[in-house]
Order: sequence, then structure tokens, then C-alpha cells
Amino acid sequence: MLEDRRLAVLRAIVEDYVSTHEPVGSKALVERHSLGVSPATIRNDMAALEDEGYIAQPHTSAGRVPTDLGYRHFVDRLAGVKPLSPAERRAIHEFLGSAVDLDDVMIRTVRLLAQITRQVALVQYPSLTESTVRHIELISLSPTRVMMVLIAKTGRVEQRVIECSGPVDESALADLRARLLTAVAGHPSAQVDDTVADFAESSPSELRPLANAIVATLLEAMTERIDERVILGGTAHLARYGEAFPLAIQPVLEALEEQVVLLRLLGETTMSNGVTVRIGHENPVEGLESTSVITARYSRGNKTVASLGVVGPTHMDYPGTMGAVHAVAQYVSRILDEQ
Amino acid sequence: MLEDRRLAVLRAIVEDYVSTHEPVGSKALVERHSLGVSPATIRNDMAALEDEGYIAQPHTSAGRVPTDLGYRHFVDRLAGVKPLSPAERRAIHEFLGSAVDLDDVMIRTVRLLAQITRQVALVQYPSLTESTVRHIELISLSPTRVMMVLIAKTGRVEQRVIECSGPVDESALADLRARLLTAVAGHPSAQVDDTVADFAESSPSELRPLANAIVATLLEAMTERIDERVILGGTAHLARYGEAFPLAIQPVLEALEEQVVLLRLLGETTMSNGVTVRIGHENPVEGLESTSVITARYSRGNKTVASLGVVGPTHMDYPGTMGAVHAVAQYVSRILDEQ
DNA sequence: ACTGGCACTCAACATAGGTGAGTGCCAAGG
DNA sequence: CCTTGGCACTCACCTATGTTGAGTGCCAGT
Repeated sequence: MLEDRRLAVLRAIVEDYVSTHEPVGSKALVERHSLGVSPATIRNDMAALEDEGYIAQPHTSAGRVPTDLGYRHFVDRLAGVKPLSPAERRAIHEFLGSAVDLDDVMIRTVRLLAQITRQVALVQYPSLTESTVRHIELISLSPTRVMMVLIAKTGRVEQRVIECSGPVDESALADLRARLLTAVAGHPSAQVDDTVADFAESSPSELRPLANAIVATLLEAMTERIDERVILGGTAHLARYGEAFPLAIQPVLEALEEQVVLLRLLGETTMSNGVTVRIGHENPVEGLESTSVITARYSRGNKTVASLGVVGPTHMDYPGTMGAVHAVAQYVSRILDEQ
Repeated sequence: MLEDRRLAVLRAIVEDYVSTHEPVGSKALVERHSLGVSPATIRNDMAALEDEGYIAQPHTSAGRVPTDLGYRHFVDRLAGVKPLSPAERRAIHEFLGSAVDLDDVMIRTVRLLAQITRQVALVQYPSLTESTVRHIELISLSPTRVMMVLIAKTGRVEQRVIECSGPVDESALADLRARLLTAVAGHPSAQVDDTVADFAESSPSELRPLANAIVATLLEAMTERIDERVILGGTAHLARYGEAFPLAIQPVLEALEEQVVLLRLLGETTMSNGVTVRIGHENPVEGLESTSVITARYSRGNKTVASLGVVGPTHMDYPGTMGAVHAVAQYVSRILDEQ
């Protein structure tokens, strides 16, 4: 009972602070929420909550502000995930549905997520690794440069430029291409290691160095992980908080420019269903101590392939943002299945 | 003579303001530059310069600040382009030289440019349109979905998903692929319109709708302009100016999120050699009234293909930035030639 | 347990005076 | 005609000094 009210007070503080962005005092609380007790009682509860570390005072004689721990409690116990309105769901579906290729899906997703959450959005490319080779093309760019284009069965395309030690003529290249194709096409990637080695050994000795280079590049390209790419959108939303908060945007912008950092943020998305919330100092990244990161996994078929999410100030609307991230992840999964 | 000194004063004002970011007064000017006259004389010159619109006072009894017109004059008549140091040139060459493919070149370029200018960098993808088809691959993703991968002779790769009205079996697809390839491979794009129409007409009637869809997608993909992509880097540098200046970052960040805007900024790079500078309100873009944009074209072979540049506050170091943009454009051209 | 009352704190706002960098103008000198 | 020192003036900026009021903690009374 008593414990119940304390939690209600914490919830009320978080909600008020998120909407007003100003420290909330006992009097304002009883006015805005019907708690049925007097400000003095609330003050006692607040003192207790402060002792337990859920809220803090910026300075004496100011209202209270939730701490990271307070938000954590709010997210874990007090708040649900706010579902999107039908209109929003429809808009998402239409917007993502009209994407023409994978790049387009990714770009649209990041824009969409940034727009509906009004926050910085991150989207990781789906991992499409294990795949058999559909076609390989060798293109002579200059006498000593060959470009290899690899098309996987899933539709992934990789291109690489290979340096040759000496000039290579077209007919030799055509020969290599034909033999390479029979060596790898259709074979699952596990077998390719072997068949491709045969290809190199069976090549005429004057082409041996080039064949070896091709094999090396091919194997590297096949294991290349496209899901190491993360795209970013909505950075302008950062400026909204501007100087108003202990959210100096410079370190945040700097952190978000590092692909490695973005991967780390998305990579630790643990919960396989639902959304992951990392609050303030819980973040494993320097420069993002006063931001929260909300992520979700998305899937293709029934395998989870990658993550997406948003980065915003710790005083964000958690239920709404979690709902949006969750919904967008679902819709992306659906779109990818259709493709 | 008199005119000469006035220009020297303008130059001194621009240089001081750029380095201190504070309005510069007559006394400070004579101290920092050896102009050989007294502050009173400078005051007269300043009054004249103000009448002509080159400088302005933020308020009465403050020093002077260059106007957009003042910067324009400075760039056109007074400043040279500061060449980079050998160390910087070496660093550029090494950094760009180790790129593995086109995407990598672009990404490295944008990072490099942002880093050395300490400003927001833009890089447009090179236009690689006019090109003959090297190979076309049709891949069945699901019974009613076909993916087309198009490899151009220059190494450009485009992929498209095509919806079929009914299921298509593998053998029919193999047939289409073979005939499509003979119809377009090696033909310059001008002829393809015709040969490809023949292909569609000669297809068996049950495949006619699919063949037509393929042709439509192919023609669209061939005219697709890769140079409509612009990548962005170094946005964190915007925050450095922060609240200190009439450079509210929000509108700038917003503007820079629009691909269309970025294209417009880079697209109007007129001077075929050297660099283009657009100052403050000269910019054709809303939200960038208090920024300057410095761009240069880069080339492959001896054709200019696209532009790159930086966006920064009007009070930037013009000679240094122009030198950096120029040098990077040159090095990118060189790298592209080598590939 | 809850509540009303009360003294206390302190950021935020406002007001007022002082300081100084900077200006424009002018009359005198090259 | 250009330059210069002198001088009165302006005004952003800083500091000092109230004043206010939202908010608190504590306590005695229900």
C-alpha cells in the first residue's frame, strides 16, 4: 500500500519530467495527478525515493529529477509499451512497402524511425552471409586491373578490384571466368573452399598468380559481412535539446560518426523478442552517458538478422518510443519476408 | 594607394575575425597588423567600407564584422588558396590509396575532408552512366519474384526486384536470361532500346508480360544515375560553433538530411577548374543562410564526373579550406584513374 | 500514517551602477 | 587632401545587491 504509492509517485515524477523537462515538486505532483494525499506526504515519499537512489535534486530547494536508476525502474515495472495508432501503422506499411530494393528499405526505415520517434535513428543492414554463388563476372578495367563481381543466390552483390602483376588479355580472362563459374556456381559455401582451390591449381601456370589472387578475393568477399553497416538518420533532432540539457551534442555527434560505436550500440541487443532499453550510463559507449538507446531485432523468415533502434536523451518518452521501435522492427521483418 | 589600404584593412578584418570570432576594432587592428597609420585613419577607412557594405557593426560601439559581401571580396580579390603541407598531402594519398572499392573511396574521402577542414564534408558519387552492359543475371527469389542484376562495363552494378503476375519456373528464366544477354551485351546504350524491344517481342507469349517488365526495369536501371547519391560526414563539427553564433545548428542539420538539398549544393559547382565558393545568402538553400559552401569537381580520366565540398560557418578560414577541398578533389581524381 | 504549519534555502529574475572598448566628429598639422 | 590626436558619446558586459517564489525538511497535532 505504502510501497504502492511510492511507485505511483515515481511514475508520476517520470511522466511529468518527461513532458515538462523541468524538475517536479511535491505540490505540482498532487495537482496534476490525483494521488489523494497532501504534498507533505508526497514529500516524505520523495525523500524515501531519493534515499533509494531513484530520484535526485539538481540543487537544494528544487524539484526532483529521475536518476538513471529511476528510469530503469520505470521502464521495468511501471510502464507498458504504447502501441501505435492505426493511422501510424498504415503510414508505416505504405512507406516501407514502396521500397524498390534493399538499400531503399534501409534508407526508408531509418527516415521513418527518426520521424515518428523524433529522435536519432539507427538501422543495421541485415546479415545475408551464408549463401551460394549465383554468378561471377570478371571485368577488365585496365590491362592490369580486373574487377570481380559476385552475385549470391540471395541477391547480395559484392564487387572487388584485383591488381594483376602483369597485363591480362581478354581471352585469358574469359577462360578464367568460365572455369571459375563451373568451380563455384551452385555449390554451398562450405564446399567452395575445395572446388576453388582446384580451380587455381588447374589454371595455366602463367595465370596462376592471378587465379590465386582471384580465389583469395573471392573467399574474402564471400565472408564479408554486410551487417557491419549501420545507417543513421534524424541527427537534427539532437539539436532540439540543444543547450537546454546536460546533453552536450558534440560528444554525441562524434560518437555517432563511428561505425564501430553504432555497431556496439545495436550489437548488444539481447532480448530476442521485444525491445531492449539501455539507459544513460548503462551504455557501453563514451559520449552517450546522458542518452538512452532503445533497440529491437528484426528478422527475415524466422531468423533474426539485425537490429535497429533510436538514440535519445534519457528523459524521453519510453513507452511511445519503445512502441515505435517495436512496430518498425516488425514491419521491416514483414517487408523483408515479402521480398 | 588609398584604395589599396582600404582593401588591406578589409583583409585584416576578415583574418582577425576568422581567427578570434570577435568583432574587431580599429585599435586592435593597428596593433596586430603593421598598417603604418593611426587608429583614427583606420576608423575613416572602416566607415567607408561600411558604407560600401563590406563590413557591419553588430551594435553601435562594437568592432566591425565582415558581411557576406565582405567575405566575397576577400575570396575574390584578397586571398589566395593555401596549399597543403607535404605531410598532409602524403597522409591524403596514403589514406585514399588503401581504399578497396568505390564505396570505400567515397567513405574515406568524406571522412578525410571532414577531418582536415574540421567542417562538414559532402561527397557526391561519380556519374558512371554512359556504359554498355557487361552481364545480366536473373535470379528467382520466390516463385513470383525475380531479381535482376545488371553489371555495366565500367563495373557499376545495379539490382532490381521484379514482380511477376504468375509463377515463373527456372527453365523459363534461364531462357529469358540467355536471350536477354545476347540482346544487350556489348551494345552501347543507344542501341539497346531497339535490341531489347526485339527481345520482348520474340519472347513466347506466356512470358511476354514478364519480358516487358524486365525490359522496363532494365531501361530504367540503365539510366539510373548513381551520382544522385551524396554522402555526408563530420556533422559533429557543427556543434563546435554551438550557440556561440547566429548559426543555429538545427536548421543546418535539417537541411543536410535532405539528399535533394545536398545535390543542389554540389550541383551548382560551376567552375570547371579550381574551387567554387558560395557565401551565406548566396546559397540556394533555406537554412544555410549563415553558412558557406566550398566545392570542387573531381574527374575520372579527363571528364569531370562529380563534386565534393564542405559546409561551414561564413567566418571560416577560406584560403585553408579552399586548399584542402582542391587537394582532396585532385587526389580523388587520381585514385579513380588508377582504379 | 497523514497533514498543516513554519522556517529555511537558493536558483532565477530584476535593478542599478561602473567599466571600457569602440565609435564619430572635429580641428589642427603635414 | 590625407592624416592624426583629442574628446564626448554609446552601449554591451560585468558585478553587486535586492527580491521573489517554488520547493524543501522538520515537527507537532490529528
